[in-house]
Amino acid sequence: MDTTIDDRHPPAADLRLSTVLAALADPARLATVRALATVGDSPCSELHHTTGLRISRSTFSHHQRILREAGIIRERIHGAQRILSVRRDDLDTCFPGLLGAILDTSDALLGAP
Amino acid sequence: MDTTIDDRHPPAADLRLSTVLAALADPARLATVRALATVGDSPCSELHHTTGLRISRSTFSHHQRILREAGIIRERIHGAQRILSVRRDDLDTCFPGLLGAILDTSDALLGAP
DNA sequence: CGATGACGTCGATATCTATCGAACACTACG
DNA sequence: CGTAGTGTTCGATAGATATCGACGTCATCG
Repeated sequence: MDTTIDDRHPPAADLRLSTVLAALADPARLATVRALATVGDSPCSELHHTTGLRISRSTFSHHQRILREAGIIRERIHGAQRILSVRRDDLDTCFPGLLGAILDTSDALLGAP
Repeated sequence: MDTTIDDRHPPAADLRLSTVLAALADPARLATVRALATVGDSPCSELHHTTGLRISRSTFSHHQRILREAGIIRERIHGAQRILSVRRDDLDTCFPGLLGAILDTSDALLGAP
């Protein structure tokens, strides 16, 4: 019963490096993507908790939108909740090695917590 | 007779991923770094011309500062001018594969011109 | 149906950032 | 010494962005 809303997800061909980097530049979003990448799939609220970020739900939703519009994460509707995942394949196709380099970086070198 | 001003350059140990990504997220700075990487070394004014960016010298100087403070470029004083170069070694040490992924991306996928 | 839980959107706000021109500092050269 | 070239810094400004709480929407569960 899962649904994907493609309207809100840019096709792989439309991904732009500047946009992706801008999305990943924010510490909260960087932490979110890294957490999501290690977990695999996760509903919003669970991910919000996993990251341990002390930001409101609306702010988290805002970051989530930035990441989605940049083409970094995908949203899948499952009942009342949305399952998030990293668009590894598309990212690796457009920017080979980029995601890997970002995920391989040690926590100590991330930035402001 | 070249001089390096270390005060203004963060040591490799202080580089942070968020900061580096934020610095590279701006299309003008991204183009600057890519141009500099292909050229090797270049004085400011020459690089400013190479990139073809239609921004003022003061704005270019601003971007240059952001890149330097992020640890991405190095400045070396040579007479009246400053020679810029990419800190490949330090970047590769801290964030293996990151710079390569960014330089390997095709021009069409960069972002706003 | 009514309540609850999960999210998104809106409007407001405070901060950051990109941009510019003018003014300044320094080197080189005559 | 004066002029030209190179680059930075300052002050101002317009636009972006991160943040929040309140409200609306949709699904689920009783």
